[in-house]
Amino acid sequence: MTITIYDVAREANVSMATVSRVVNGNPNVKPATRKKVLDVIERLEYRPNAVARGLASKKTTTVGVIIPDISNVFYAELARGIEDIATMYRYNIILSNSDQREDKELQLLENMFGKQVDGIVLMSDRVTNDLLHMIERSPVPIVLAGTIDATNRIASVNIDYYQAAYEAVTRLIQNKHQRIAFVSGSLSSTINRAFKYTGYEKALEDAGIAIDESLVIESDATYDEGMAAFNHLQKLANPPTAFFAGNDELAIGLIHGAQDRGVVVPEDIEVISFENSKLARMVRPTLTSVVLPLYDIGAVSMRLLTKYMNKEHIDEKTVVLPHRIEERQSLKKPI
Amino acid sequence: MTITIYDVAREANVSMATVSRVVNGNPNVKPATRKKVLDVIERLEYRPNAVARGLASKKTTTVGVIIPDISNVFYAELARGIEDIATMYRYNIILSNSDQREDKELQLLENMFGKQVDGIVLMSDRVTNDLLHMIERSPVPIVLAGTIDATNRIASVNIDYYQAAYEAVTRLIQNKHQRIAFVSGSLSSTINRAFKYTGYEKALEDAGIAIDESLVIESDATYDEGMAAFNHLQKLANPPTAFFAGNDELAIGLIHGAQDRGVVVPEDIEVISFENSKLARMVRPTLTSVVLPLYDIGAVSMRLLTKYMNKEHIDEKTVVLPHRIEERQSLKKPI
DNA sequence: TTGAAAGCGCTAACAA
DNA sequence: TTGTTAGCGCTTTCAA
Repeated sequence: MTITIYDVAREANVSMATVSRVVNGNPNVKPATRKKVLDVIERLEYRPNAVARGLASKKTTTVGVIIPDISNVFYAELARGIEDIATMYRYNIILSNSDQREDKELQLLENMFGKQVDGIVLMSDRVTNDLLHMIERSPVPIVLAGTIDATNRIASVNIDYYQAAYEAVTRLIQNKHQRIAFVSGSLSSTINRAFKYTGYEKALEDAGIAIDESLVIESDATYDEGMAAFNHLQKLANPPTAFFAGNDELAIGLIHGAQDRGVVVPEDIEVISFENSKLARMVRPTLTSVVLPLYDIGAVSMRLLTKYMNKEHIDEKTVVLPHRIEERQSLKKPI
Repeated sequence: MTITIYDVAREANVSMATVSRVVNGNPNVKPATRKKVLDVIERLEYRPNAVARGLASKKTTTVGVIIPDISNVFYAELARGIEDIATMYRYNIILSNSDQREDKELQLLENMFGKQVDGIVLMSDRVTNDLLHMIERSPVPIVLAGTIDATNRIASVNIDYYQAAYEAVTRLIQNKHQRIAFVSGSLSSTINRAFKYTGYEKALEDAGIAIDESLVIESDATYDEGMAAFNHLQKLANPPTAFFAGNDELAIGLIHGAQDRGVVVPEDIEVISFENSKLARMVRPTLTSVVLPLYDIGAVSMRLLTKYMNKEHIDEKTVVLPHRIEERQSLKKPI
């Protein structure tokens, strides 16, 4: 039924080895022979079977991608970066959602090992010991994208979240704020807890501002929780005048929460976000935000993975991409 | 190096066939034997090689997903629906972006055939003849998700876009509007041209309102183009008082375009969208919108595909999901 | 430059 | 209930 390399060999009066050579671009084939084989391939509409090839060569030209949730713009942007570079290097991608659950991450890894992927890009809020252990025992290279491994043992691509948070909060302090809230996503996320929160604290400390734990809100990082956080903070005896939001949705929730109560941004309160998705321009006022280069993190992760898969020399297994702050309207110009 | 079914067989003193049986849950194995094998599998950390299995069984338990752009929330939501059901049926997904380019769609299909996927879910704005031809010659079942095949020959999952558009525009007419603009995405998209636009026209016609082509704007369906469309339409001698937007981004662009010019929604103009992504609630005013059940379209497509792959009986190869209008603030209550 | 042949790790008759 | 054996379609030595 299906055309195999044998059929082509027979029709072209050559051995299957020769057909294999022309299919794989091996130069050791006489041009005339090559042409003859190519003609038969076209006539028979022969299509190499990647599964058989994978079994024989032990390479599937497929990489696994484990992502918390592809329907989340944040990760979708990362995934696109990964996919583009994968395509460029002729890899296909097996994409699976983990929903941030460690048990699923573990099971997904196991599943991908079984599928004989050539490498894996993993995104996770928290690299647990079990996960770390499994990654270290992986039969194929694994790169962490936008994901922190506190032990620094696994290859990864990130920005300096700590420094970025520090700068964001400092920018708020520059505008003379003393009461600065941090409305964060889950603090069980390493990036949020160990970097953004720490950067926030350090910036306040360096400015001689006392930390007030009541100004730190942990949330699900959604729009609704942003609104709820604003309402909650507004009821404080001494409410904040500036907000450092963990992501764009939270920031927009904060702004709409304020607007619904007649509080004007940036006149009455100021907001800085941490993401800069395309949502940042789709609110009024537009969001000043730390620029998280998600696409690039994905792309660079995949590029790094190709180096591991090709056993190329790796300069740095932990790459830190640059970040910056995009000034828009939710923050007044520096005074 | 790697543990194979042979190693397990040897260690357990059984034949590889028996190991294969226990791995595949074949009931024809004596419990004692099964246990013995299972123990060895655990001790050796044996992991079945899916590639070898795929070659021998001609089933890879992976399905291909061709999507225009995973970083677009619209498609990401669809993809999530597909992935969830795929996981439920123990399939993995190979995800590729086509960027709506026919040449890439064709090439991606070819690539997936080569990878021996068991089935494919395809999303595309426009099913060209070449694409249709390739789908019909596919060695594996293909289901279209949120994608129209005008010939109705290919299995697909959609809503009734024509009817939905008709209802949306009728809703605008109900609020006494006579000058109704349609700000659409690309009209080379079958859904936009043959259904939404047609529904728009029919609604106007049924209400005795003359079609004014200057009120129909074709765009890239982005936020910026929504704003640009508003500005353009506002300059007309007789500008529209109501807008039917092709998607949420366009609707938000329209609203912000209006607000930037001091035009108030819904007092001065009214807007209805067609998507109802989570963005719909993240604007002020919130968007009244036709609800496009993207997740469900993805999920149902994948479910339908499993039926084809299992050669189950198919009731309807063309499924049409229900839709409705979610009333929010960008439209006044019916008069 | 080409061919022969031995796997790759597994499934699936078929036989026992 | 278990084992034997022939592939699945290809890559990759090794020889010629």
